Order: sequence, then structure tokens, then C-alpha cells
Amino acid sequence: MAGMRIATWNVNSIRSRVDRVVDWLVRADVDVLGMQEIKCTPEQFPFEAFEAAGYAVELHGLNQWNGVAFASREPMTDVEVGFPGAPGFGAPLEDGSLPREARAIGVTVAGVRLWSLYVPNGREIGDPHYVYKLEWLAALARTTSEWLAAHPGVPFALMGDFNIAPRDSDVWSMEFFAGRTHVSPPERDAFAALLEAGLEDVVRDRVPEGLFTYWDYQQLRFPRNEGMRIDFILGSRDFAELVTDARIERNERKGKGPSDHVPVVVDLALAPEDDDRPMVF
DNA sequence: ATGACCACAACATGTGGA
Repeated sequence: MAGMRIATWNVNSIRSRVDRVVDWLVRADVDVLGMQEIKCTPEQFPFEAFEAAGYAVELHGLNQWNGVAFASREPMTDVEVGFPGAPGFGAPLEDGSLPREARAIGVTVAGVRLWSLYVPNGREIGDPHYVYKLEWLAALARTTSEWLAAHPGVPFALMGDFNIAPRDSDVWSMEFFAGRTHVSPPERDAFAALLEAGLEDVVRDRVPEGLFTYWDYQQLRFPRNEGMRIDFILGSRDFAELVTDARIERNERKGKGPSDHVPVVVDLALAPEDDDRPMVF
């Protein structure tokens, strides 16, 4: 294949939105979609709608909370659930460890390593969920750094709902977010550590400033355009060099029954295999 | 019009989202 279209989307329950998601996949001609907040187990996942549209699915879902997945028209290999060092959260298990939540799944497609991530929310600054969020992100940065060092030259990307607005322009009002999560310095430092590990935001410079990926359902946030940019595709240098275009699909927030997040899309140029493509001199 | 929360489990209302 000469190119591949990759997207990430927090779908906020796949069972309540499968028709919208699959319709968009086909309409937008997406090859690989990373989903977050599927909110279901494998037994509950609506595989049929994806398969009928030509997509295979790999997922990590434990219960009605969180849950991440990939849908792809190209073969997925090396499926990995959770990442090394990811902390758990909640009441300790019998062995004293904490339960691991369904927040990370990795796959390889056409030689590109991709992760679909749902970063913990954090709730309020200082809350145990906030501490967990920061520890989870620190572990992610460590593992990313180690993986990149061990796999030189392999295009790699983390994509998903990071629940962090790294710049003031990524929220509709810094006054509104004063003292709240998503914009606090420790969260922004945790995001910066991912960039220091060797990743870059491959979408930002290709979309307008102030174009958000999330708008709360409440208080007319979408029609007032009071949103946040918290969904990202962070690629390694080898990944970034393949990117030819990027989009935020704002229109998917419109209409009946939308997710509160919209898809983020990148197009990759892949080296053509020596197959059916005529050589052009 | 882009429009005044939504999804889950469960069946009343609590939890979680951000």
C-alpha cells in the first residue's frame, strides 16, 4: 500500500454509537482507527458491524468503564494489552497488586507500531485519580523511551485521549480551567515528557489554532465552541516523516447522538512494496 | 442552525466523565 489513513477517536461507548462510528470509517476512508472508552467487554462488542464494513477488531475491555480498541482494514499483528510498568488503581487484589484498567492496546499495521490510549481522567488536582494519572503517564514515557531505543527505524505513534491540554490555546478559557485538571503544570510536564521521549504532535501544525477535539455535552459547549484539544497523535521521528496530512473531524460532533469527542486523522505515505504498482521513471 | 448532558448498571439512583 502506498498510503495509510489512521485515526483516533474517543467514542464514549461503542454500543451506543456503532452506527455513527462505522458510517464515518467508511465515509472517511479510514484504514486504521484507535478507539477509546468503548465501555464494554469482548462479549459485548459489536463486531458484526465492523466486519460487514471490512474491518477487523482487536480490543481490551474489562467492564463498563474505559476500554480501548483498534479497527483495521489491514492485518494487525503483535497485539499487546497494557504496557510494561503501567500502574493499577483501586482496591488491592489478593496478591497485593492493584487492578489494571483497560486503557492501552498496541498493534502493528503495515510495519507501523500504534497504541490506542485512554489516559486516566484525574478528576481533581490532588485526588488519588490525579496521582494515578501522573504515575500512569510517567510509566508511559519510560516505556516509550525504552521501546524507541530498542526498535530504531520503526514508525511508532501513541494516539488517544490524553486528558491534558498542553497549551493555553488548547482550552476555550484558561480562567475557567484555573485550579482544574487538564491544564495543571504537573500534567503538562507529564505530557512534555512524552515529547522528550522522542515523540511529536503530528497534527498541531496542520490544523487551525483553537480547533478542539472535545466539547462537554452540557451548557451548549459545542455551539459556543467552548471545547478542549485533548486528543492527540504523538509520533516518533520515523512516523512524523511519513505524515502527509492531518485533520480534526469537527463535523462528527454534530447531529443526533454524537460522542463528546471527534476523530483526529493523519495520512501516512508508505513506501510502496514491489507488487502491482507500475514503476514510473 | 452546531442548541440547553450522556452512558452505564439496573429499574432508583449512583458513578464516572471533563
